[in-house]
Parts: sequence; structure tokens; C-alpha cells
Amino acid sequence: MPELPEVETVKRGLLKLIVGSTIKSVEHDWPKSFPNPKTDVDNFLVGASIIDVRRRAKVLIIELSTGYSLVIHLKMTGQLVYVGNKPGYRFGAGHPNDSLVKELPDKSTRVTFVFNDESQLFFNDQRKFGWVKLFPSLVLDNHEFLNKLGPEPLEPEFTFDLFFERLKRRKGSNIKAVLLDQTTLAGVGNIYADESLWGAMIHPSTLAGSIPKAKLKTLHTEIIYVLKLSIDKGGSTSRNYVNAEGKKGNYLEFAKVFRRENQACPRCSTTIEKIRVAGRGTHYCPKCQKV
DNA sequence: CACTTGACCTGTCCGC
DNA sequence: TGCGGACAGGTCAAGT
Repeated sequence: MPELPEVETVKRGLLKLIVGSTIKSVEHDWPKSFPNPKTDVDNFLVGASIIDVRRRAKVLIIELSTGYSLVIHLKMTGQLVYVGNKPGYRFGAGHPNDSLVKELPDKSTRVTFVFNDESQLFFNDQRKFGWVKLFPSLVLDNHEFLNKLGPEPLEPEFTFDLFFERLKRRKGSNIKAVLLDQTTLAGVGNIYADESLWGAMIHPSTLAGSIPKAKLKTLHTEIIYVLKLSIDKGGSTSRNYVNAEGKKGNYLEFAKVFRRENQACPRCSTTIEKIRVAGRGTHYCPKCQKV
């Protein structure tokens, strides 16, 4: 999925496109994608207006007028795409190369929301790992699911001292696994783990507990840098990702190592390698990222 | 607890 | 051209 920058980009799109809209009906086909009791759907979703759209880690929270919220995880291949009549908005207009989705619904559409003005929001998910769940808004802030997540890297709370503290309980794992662990730090996934480790010149297999403090300080800076840069570029489209208007993100044009195996390292020209770390494909420069 | 591995799914690509 | 296996922006529940 979509990591922090992609989810943030979707959130910003939805803020412009669906806040104020009222949900007229909902359809869904795959139970695990939409595991909600029918009574909740009838009482708290149908007829509800969209009040706000927020993000925590890689999770989207759509706050409803009924006191409930739609909580959405896109996992690996989830998309939330709006098709409708907002002024200035035309789905798929004119730029076929910018879009992965030509017509909706398609065969990966799992949930369809229809608004009062007949515009629609599609939750597509090829691999069916993602989900859309209704929760009472009041319990969300104390829900263990959100509570156990680590700090938001783009909030002021994410100081180097906090990062250093959080890393202490994961001294025995390699740093790549630690960056992917959402309870240590929220929002980094496979792309930005590789990119920030390249920036800090740390080998992805390095034991977290063995990294000098100065390098961790650089890593802290790089995490923030790559996440912000990616939001600037509208996120990364590696395969499936599109924003709320169905358009791809451009970060990978600026990526230093991710999906660039066999290309030259932009820093030292050594050939970038792809290996497996923490069970994930991992890209790094063997010369400037030593263990 | 800390850590690793397989499972959840569909689709695509690569080698035989 | 067909088929098998590996792999893909992510978590979880199990296992050690």
C-alpha cells in the first residue's frame, strides 16, 4: 500500500472532494473488505454527511455526522477514487498516462459509496487485504488499534530524542525491520525505509542497536525529508497506487534506490543491488551503505 | 517481551 | 503458448 505520503495525498484529495457530501447508498461485494453489521450501516452510514477526513499512520478516518467514522486501511493495493461533479473536476480527463483507472466500477471495486448528488466514491482493492470499518468516533482515539501506533514522523512530537528512545526496545532487529514496525514509528513502509536508509548511508541489515548515534540522527532527518518530498510529488506509484482523482504519484522519478537495482547509485555510481531483508525486497548501494 | 515467519489475496512477470 | 514459482506501497497471528 500506500505508505504515509500516499495516504496523506488521498486524504487531501478527499478533503476537497467529499466533505459536506451526504451518503445515499453503499454497495459491497467482498465481506472482509467491509466487515460491518447491517444495522450499523443502516443507522450510522446511510444518510450520514462527511464532516472531516483525517489520517493516522497509514489509516484514513472519515468522520461522519452520525457520531461514527469510516476507518479505512488500503494495505497493498487499495484505492479510494472519487468520480463526480465537483466544479473543475473531471475523472480521467485528458491525461491517460496519469491514470491507472479508466472506468469505475471495475473488477477490483469492493465498496461503492453513492452520494446524494450521484457522485461516487469507489474503494478498489485488487488483493483484498484492505478494509473499510465503521467505528463510533468517540472510541477511536482510545482504540488500541490506533493507540499502539508509534509517533507521526511529520508532527513536531517526532524529535530525535523520541526516535532514539523508541529504537531502544528494538536493538536486536535489523534497522529495516524496525523502520517497518508501525509501533516504533508510524507511516514508513518499504519504499521510504529503503530511501531513508540510503540517505543516512546505513545498510538495511544493520542491527539497530549497533548504529552510532550520529548516523541515527541523520536517519531521523532523512525519514522526515523523504516523506515530505514524496507528499510534494503526490506519492509513489509503484504499481497500483492512485490518488482520490485516480491519478498516479511522481515520487519514484526522484527515488534514489527503490526499484533501481542495476542502476548507478546517484552518490557514488556503484551498481545498486536488490536483496531480501525482513522478508521484503530491499534496495541499497553496497558501497555507501556498509553494515 | 522481542523477534521471525507464514498467511491473507490477485495479478503479472520470468524462466523452462 | 503454457505452466510453475516468485514477487508486489502491509499487517497479523502464530511460532521460537
